[in-house]
Amino acid sequence: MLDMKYLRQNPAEAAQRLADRGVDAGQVTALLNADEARRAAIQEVETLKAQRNEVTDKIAFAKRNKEDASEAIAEMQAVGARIKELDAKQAELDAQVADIAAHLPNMAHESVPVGADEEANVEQRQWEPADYQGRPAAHTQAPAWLKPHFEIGENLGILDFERGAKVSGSRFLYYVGDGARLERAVYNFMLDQHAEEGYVEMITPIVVNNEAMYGTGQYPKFEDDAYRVEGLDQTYIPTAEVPLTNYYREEIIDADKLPISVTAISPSFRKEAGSAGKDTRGLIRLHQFNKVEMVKFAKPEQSYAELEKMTANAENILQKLGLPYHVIALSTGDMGFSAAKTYDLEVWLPAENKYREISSVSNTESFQARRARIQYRDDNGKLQFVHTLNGSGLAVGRTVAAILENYQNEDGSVTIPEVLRPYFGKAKIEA
RNA sequence: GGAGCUAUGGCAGAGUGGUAAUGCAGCGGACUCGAAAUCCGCCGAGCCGUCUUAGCGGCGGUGCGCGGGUUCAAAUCCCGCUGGCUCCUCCA
Repeated sequence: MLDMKYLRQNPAEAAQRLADRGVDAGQVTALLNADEARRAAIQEVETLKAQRNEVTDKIAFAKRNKEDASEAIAEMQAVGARIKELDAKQAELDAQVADIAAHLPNMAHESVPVGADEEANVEQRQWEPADYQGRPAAHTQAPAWLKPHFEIGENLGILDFERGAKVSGSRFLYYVGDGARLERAVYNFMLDQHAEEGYVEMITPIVVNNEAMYGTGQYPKFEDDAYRVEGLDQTYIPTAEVPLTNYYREEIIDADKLPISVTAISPSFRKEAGSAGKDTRGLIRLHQFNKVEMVKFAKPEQSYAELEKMTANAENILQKLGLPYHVIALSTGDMGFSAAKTYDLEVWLPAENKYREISSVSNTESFQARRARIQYRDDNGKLQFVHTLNGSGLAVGRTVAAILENYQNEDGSVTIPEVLRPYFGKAKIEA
């Protein structure tokens, strides 16, 4: 949710900043017009209400003195009826303003590259492990024996997509044996890392109510991609960002506790509406996948430093796993709905010979906090909206895919990265 | 699934139709070497609108879990819903 006062006072600037996010200027005009009509209606009805309050006081006074007040009462009956009409009209205008506003995305931070799509994204840095441990190096011509992760997984009997499709549908799978163990090793490693970095681990509900989905910005605009529970005011989460961020919904957080960092592993459910035909094989695009999520609540003056820290926390996982990656700053046109600034981490998948997104780290500033009403008291005791941040740390399935591809050997076996061995129990997966 | 109770500020808590008490906490002061205790004072309700501003503030509206209704007037009466607690039933 954007700050209505800012929009009113800086309509041209706001329209430009939203145009950078792909919003048609007509929407801003429509919002401001609706807002003006709403305020006019408020003034009209409030004048009448003030009059009613005044007369009502007189009636109360007259009754106490046993005087006759029937004339004033009759007059107020008519005023009351008129107030009821105007209240209804105002409620309609309120809903109109709220509806338009709820569909407007956040505005980008000034440091975000302006552009229409991913072409305008800007690479920040690349990282590769110094020691390849005999693995195929990133950016080099892949040897002929190199296989995509889903073939490796099927050959080793650790990923079963066919039975996933049989039992659930396309884009579902079973992890079997060492595959299941590897998935579990990866997210346990991630959670332990984040715990060391000061994140408080949580196990959250994975079904949330619609108010929560609205709070983080998934609703009302992106309902089509969500798994709703039939007949109930509930949805299977598309990311643990939703329950983690909504933890403090409608609360005032003690300022001394900020910044607060939390993390959780959870399954994430996405219908992937509009992705038909894309990434149909493997672990890249599923209807259900595990993800370790990081969320922070910060004061406005802290939030961009925390964004850099959170990005470093996600990078740390990839570095410890020895997976090549790069960091890109998303352009205004490529960022998600709620974000003011986003860094994507993309991991190197040698079989595809390209980088694929494995983490997205965003500062939403006060956009989500305004929707979810998460506040703190500043030094003057005034209520302020916190800034909320979220980032994957990391998508677990995609990490498993990256490990299988980057650590595969010519004989079809896969070496387990050193840091995972305490969790996995052995050094290699073999047929 | 059934029954009863319940929801008021950061917290506790009064208020059964006519201006939402009070206490704790918080802030300032006195006392003290300092602190605690005590005493005095202040502040303390979110949201919307508007004026003045640009440090604040004034005025109006609304606001007592949420949504409706009755009434000149609702925290208070009526209806519906949600959350919490207790009991019954069931259950990993």
